[in-house]
Amino acid sequence: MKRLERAFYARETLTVARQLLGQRLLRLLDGQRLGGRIVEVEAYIGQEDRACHAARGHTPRTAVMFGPPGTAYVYFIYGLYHCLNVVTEAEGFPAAVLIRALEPLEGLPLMRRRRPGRADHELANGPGKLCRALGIGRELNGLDLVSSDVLFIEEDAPIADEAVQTTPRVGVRGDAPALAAPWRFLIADSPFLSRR
DNA sequence: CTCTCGATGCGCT
DNA sequence: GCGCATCGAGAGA
Repeated sequence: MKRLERAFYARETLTVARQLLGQRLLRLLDGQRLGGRIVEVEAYIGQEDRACHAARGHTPRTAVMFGPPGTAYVYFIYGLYHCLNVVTEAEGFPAAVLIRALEPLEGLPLMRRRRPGRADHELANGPGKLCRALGIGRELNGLDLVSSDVLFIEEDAPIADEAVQTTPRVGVRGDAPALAAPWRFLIADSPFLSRR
């Protein structure tokens, strides 16, 4: 399948988030292809968005969000988990899309081994879980998804507007317009979402 | 099924 | 020190 190119990521973050639904995230691990269909994402957009890590400016941690579109932004959270984002918009504007859930399609046996005791629909139905299932850690932070053979996104069947639902972002609250905005995108009838 | 709560590292105040 | 873009175990219904 064809890989998503830089121009795909170099657009408005809400457009990229919406269009990422249905695309196939892939990780090459131990010579195997692991991954699946993206079924849930969230947009984090610029310094005005107080939930965006880059809201407080350019720091060592947020540097990659200011970098070129198509870059992986991986961060460590709660002392235990990693979350994977894709950097969007023009270089210099800090924004990204968080990948929140996958429908596992490739490399199921290895993913099951990495997530013992979990049913298939729980292998990657959360941002921390999918990183665990695919073996994504901070060593992949700053990786270029457009040129990497280790982590990349391939084009798959587009999702119709009728199947897409939006909600406020998980774990984000507040009265500011950006905080209340429906910037979580999901495939409504998917059994692989992080929450119903 | 739902809810509550603790684990745990690190970036920033 | 504090607070996380989280998860899973355990309790109750």
